[in-house]
Amino acid sequence: MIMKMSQLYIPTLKEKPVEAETPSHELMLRTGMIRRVAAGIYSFLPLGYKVVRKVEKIIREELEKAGAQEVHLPLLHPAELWQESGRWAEMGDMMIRLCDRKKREFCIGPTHEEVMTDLIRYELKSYKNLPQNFYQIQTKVRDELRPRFGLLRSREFSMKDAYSFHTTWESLDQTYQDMHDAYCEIFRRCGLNYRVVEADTGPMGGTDSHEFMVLADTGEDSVLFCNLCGYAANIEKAGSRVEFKGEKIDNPGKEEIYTPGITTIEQLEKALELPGEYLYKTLLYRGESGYYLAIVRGSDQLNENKLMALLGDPLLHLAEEGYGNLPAGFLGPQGEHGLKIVADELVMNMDWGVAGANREDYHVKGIVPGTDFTPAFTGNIRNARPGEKCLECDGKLEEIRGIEVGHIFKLGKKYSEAMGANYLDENGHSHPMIMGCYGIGVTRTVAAAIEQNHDNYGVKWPLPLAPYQVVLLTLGGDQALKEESEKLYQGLQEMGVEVLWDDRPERPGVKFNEADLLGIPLRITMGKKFLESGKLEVKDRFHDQDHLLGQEQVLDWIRNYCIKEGVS
RNA sequence: CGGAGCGUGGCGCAGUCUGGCAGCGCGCCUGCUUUGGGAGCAGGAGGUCGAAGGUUCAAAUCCUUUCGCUCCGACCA
Repeated sequence: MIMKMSQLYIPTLKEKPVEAETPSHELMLRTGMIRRVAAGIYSFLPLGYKVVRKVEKIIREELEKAGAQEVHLPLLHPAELWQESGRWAEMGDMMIRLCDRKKREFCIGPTHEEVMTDLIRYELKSYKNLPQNFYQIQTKVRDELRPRFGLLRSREFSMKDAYSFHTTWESLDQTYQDMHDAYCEIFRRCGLNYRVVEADTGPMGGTDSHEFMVLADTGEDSVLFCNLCGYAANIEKAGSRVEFKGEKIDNPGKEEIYTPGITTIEQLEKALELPGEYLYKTLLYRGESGYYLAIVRGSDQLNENKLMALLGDPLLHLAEEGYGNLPAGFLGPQGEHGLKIVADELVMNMDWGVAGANREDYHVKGIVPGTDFTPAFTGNIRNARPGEKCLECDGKLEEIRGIEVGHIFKLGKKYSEAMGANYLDENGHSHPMIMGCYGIGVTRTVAAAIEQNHDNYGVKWPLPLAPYQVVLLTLGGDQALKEESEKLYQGLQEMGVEVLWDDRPERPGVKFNEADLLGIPLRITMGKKFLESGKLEVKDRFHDQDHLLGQEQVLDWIRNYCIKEGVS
């Protein structure tokens, strides 16, 4: 294998590309790992692809250990499969659709539940063949609303997805736990600082779900975790206990107030000098099952995922078109509007509050929950916030940022029922299979690793993911140096170490800076000082430590280092 | 989808208001010098100025259309 820099194509950039917003995006472009082809679509160059393969290798090893079998499903899916599961409509614009020459409709797979379920429903018919767990590493295409941050949110990306099929919930629980453990081992072996959190199942459907978050300040996800008991959940899912701390305000009685042009909670708080806890935030939603008025306290944020889960309606969205004569910006739960009301549980604890009067430019004071309106549904439909109390213990919730690199779900029978994936039990009776699904964003993991491990000079690869373990810098054109470098280069290769030899006739400054930028964990320098002293400088870029070693020690030292860092 | 902005050599940008030889820095090629933290000098290659149409003696620049890209928002009514 070529590992001489003079022959490799590693086009580094001195300047920061304008498009780069986050460290991983900037550094992947600058180190010549990736290049942008279109919005949210990237090519991998040799250096970048080496890292991708490292992640894939770790994933394959751990999943095979956990008993999963590798398959490869198609990129292009016929529309019928998605119509069968109902997701042809649910997916909306997220899915890229196209027609073949016969005008038959297809989509490019954003995920593979349908195709996987389709595959096994014809093949797996007996309880004797279950459970089974299949995985693949595949390119997914999702037409993101706004691709950004390079590989952290791209439209085309590599994902490992796995699907398991069971006869019992206990069997699913077992595989779910095995996958959970395999994921922990995968991210540990990648050298990443991660956390497992409870998660919302979102549009995938199902019951239990956990996300694997790589911790990084630039992460797009917020995690709430308890400082006492270790409870951790995505903010989309997290529950909390809330104690009312504000001043009690007496109910002023029912009274209409003139509030011209005041359509936001923020404006209303100012105009009335009332805290958000005394305001009703009333939102009009439309879904498959009709229109709803969703109510949360003015101080809270509605969580659409929780709302959809509560109503069992996955297609809910804000009804911007309005409803009847109800004036947007002045909605309230009270009165005869004929809409079903969904109230957050904290709303029901309010003594009274101000709501829109359901007529332009007016609000009403003194609206009492349970008296002036009766919700058809109540539940937790608000976002929990840091500082609130843990549901499990007396601890307080704190917020950290994370990047979602893995997600596991207990799907249940959603797809098997919709698509008729049934098996026959001991008595010859037919039942839908119980399913689980398990994803890891491969390319996102690469980006997340950089997001978590970098400094002002460049990337700092954890050894297991590093494209090369060692970079050897030969400074100057001295013949003896070249020969010694060649010997060391050969020696390292024979030992199985991936060594990048910077044998280019570049100036030392260029080599040092590029070595720092590329972030290879160990840097060996062979220059003037070596000729004078016979000692080699080994810099540990990851831990930022320098070592001066005798020529004969180097190979052993590196072997031990690799073992210590989990690479053999 | 709403708002804002940007498309000029591989990358970063100036030039556009006020029409008149297409420029600068980095990178790239050649030569000489230099060689322990992104070198110096000299010479050179590389552009249908996003695309189409129009105005004009003359368009990167003005007008029209269109495509692409980036940022903010798109659930707090």
